[in-house]
Amino acid sequence: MAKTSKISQFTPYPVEQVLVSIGRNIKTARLRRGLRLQDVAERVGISRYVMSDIEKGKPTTAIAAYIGALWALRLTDGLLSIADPDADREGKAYEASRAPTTARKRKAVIDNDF
Amino acid sequence: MAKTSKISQFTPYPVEQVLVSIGRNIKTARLRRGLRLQDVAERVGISRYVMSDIEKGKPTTAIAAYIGALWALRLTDGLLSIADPDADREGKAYEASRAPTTARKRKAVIDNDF
DNA sequence: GTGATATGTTTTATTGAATCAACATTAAAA
DNA sequence: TTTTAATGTTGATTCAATAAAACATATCAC
Repeated sequence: MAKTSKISQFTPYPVEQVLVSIGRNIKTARLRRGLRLQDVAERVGISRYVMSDIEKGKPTTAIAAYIGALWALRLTDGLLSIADPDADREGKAYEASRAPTTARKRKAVIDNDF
Repeated sequence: MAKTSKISQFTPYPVEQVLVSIGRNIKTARLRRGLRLQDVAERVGISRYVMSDIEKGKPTTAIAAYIGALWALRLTDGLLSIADPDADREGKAYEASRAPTTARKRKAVIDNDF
């Protein structure tokens, strides 16, 4: 990154939890398959150091490295359902009849518990 | 990032697909909630530009920004089950009786369709 | 226990990711 | 249609993420 985004300095705890969980699971999957850090790293197109960062849940690592690691281990099932609009009950509740492509004004209408 | 990792230049198509899907879903969720890019960005601790990148599925953006966006929209359900070892049938199949913490040698035993 | 290999750590150099400002464009609201 | 706020775009700046080498440590295979 650079120009220091806040999130890289203070990762919210729930976010950190998710990252650590993903990293731990990736490591488990790698070891089960008897693969070295370098084996997976080469497949993904990153260095073994970044692969190690991923398994620790480093917040500032590029998302493509994470997804790539999951892809290399054939663990991408379920990724396409992340934030699936069909399953977003809260979002559906807010939704008006139309679906605007910009959020103008409606901000004032809905928001502010946020 | 920098020092140009391969994955940032040639994102495998399945990985790209996942990222675009996640980004699209995040945008849908944001608009449904009537929030501006800046509203979510502030909550996450990033700029509106990075938030826009996320909605486009930019591969090199920090994963914490993505997870943070999901968190800000209360869409983190299911994230903890990513790469869940209990659901990793392929991994279980490879698994020996013990669970080593390093991948020494076993590489030669298992691998090479990889 | 011994030897060999995987992984961790440190350091250095590099470059592109993130920010911000300013302006252009787009699209929703009235 | 008009207004005006949301989003897109561009360019400059900054500094952290990456790669790579070398060495230390951990841990598996035997």
